[in-house]
Amino acid sequence: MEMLHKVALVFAEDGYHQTSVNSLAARLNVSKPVLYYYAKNKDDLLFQCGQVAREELREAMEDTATTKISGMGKVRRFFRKYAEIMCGDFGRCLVLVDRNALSPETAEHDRYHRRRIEDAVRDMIIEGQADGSIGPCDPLMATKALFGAFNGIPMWFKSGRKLGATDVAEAYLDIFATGMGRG
Amino acid sequence: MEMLHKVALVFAEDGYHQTSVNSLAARLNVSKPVLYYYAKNKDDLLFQCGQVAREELREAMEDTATTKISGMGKVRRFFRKYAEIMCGDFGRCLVLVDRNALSPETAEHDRYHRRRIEDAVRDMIIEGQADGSIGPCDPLMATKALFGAFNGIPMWFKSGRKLGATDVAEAYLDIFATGMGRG
DNA sequence: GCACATTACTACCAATTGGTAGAATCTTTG
DNA sequence: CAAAGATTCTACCAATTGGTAGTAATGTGC
Repeated sequence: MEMLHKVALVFAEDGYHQTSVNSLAARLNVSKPVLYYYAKNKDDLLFQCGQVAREELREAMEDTATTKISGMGKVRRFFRKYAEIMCGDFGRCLVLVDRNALSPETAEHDRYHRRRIEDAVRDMIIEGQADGSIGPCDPLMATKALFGAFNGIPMWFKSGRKLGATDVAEAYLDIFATGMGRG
Repeated sequence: MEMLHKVALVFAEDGYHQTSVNSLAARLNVSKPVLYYYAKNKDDLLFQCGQVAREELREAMEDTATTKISGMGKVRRFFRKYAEIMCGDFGRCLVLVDRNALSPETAEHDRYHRRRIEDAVRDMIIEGQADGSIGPCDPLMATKALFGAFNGIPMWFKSGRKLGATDVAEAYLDIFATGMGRG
């Protein structure tokens, strides 16, 4: 396992603030300056972990956008991947880690990508309403609700159980698609 | 505004870790030992803020449980209150603040109450399935999805806009109730 | 006005934190 | 092999952190 992956694992497990650079170095069996050789500061370490996840997300987003399926199909396809990514070590860094922990610049970068991906999903919903696969609902609210629900998964989900991240995603999507009202 | 309320405000705004006891005292215009007069340590300060929110939640839960309405009605009623509480200063401390920040004992206390309230909601859903107000769906998954979505609200919601917390809750609940699939 | 508890302050501390200087390796390339 | 770059080490530091000792002010009941 590469170093950054281990870093992500520790951050996701113990939390960014609970992990001192000293203890982090110790758990990776390297000395502290090694970390500062690859990252300019502690912030940057977290940022780089997030960056991997952001890249994965961008890929999932583009893959979804270029697939010729209904709006609803896109939403389903995207969030299935989203759940998998966010339950990974790098993805967890993006969710579980305190958002005000970032420096102003990296926080801006973070907001930008979050915005971009949220907009993409909102567009999928609007597209779905146009092609008839999605009924009338506020696209913004639906987007926020979806991300909220899916971002919550890493909080309780532990991999290695009978239920995989994809199973959870599927269950969530069924609820979002057909609702839980009397069917 | 009482002191604890101000503490909650600062924690919710800046984050627990970003707020040093020094700066906290400064923002409240008191000296540091004053804080340690009312709380045994920094942890306890956060815990007390959360405790206020937990009390509000308990109240909302009991009010909902004793009201004679359908299971779906209970879910709606509860989460409307939930959104309001979680968007308040004390509620934000419960959501926005890093969960691994707590000491082992307080973390246990936190988990216990979270569990209790989640179980209550799951029971509401099961009740709804029995009385016909809720259709077939995995009650656990529905519960997790609901809490995830609603816990996400304080992340982006800022009070004082045209949209109130209750409006958001209503929009979310509509989506959860009837789904966003082609209607 | 006096005893008493409550509430608040100034001044200080030990420990940890993120971060660095500078030397030592190990790897690659001529 | 020798020079150069990449990689890692030991040892150290300034600053901040959470937390405390001891004391002064403030209110309250008699």
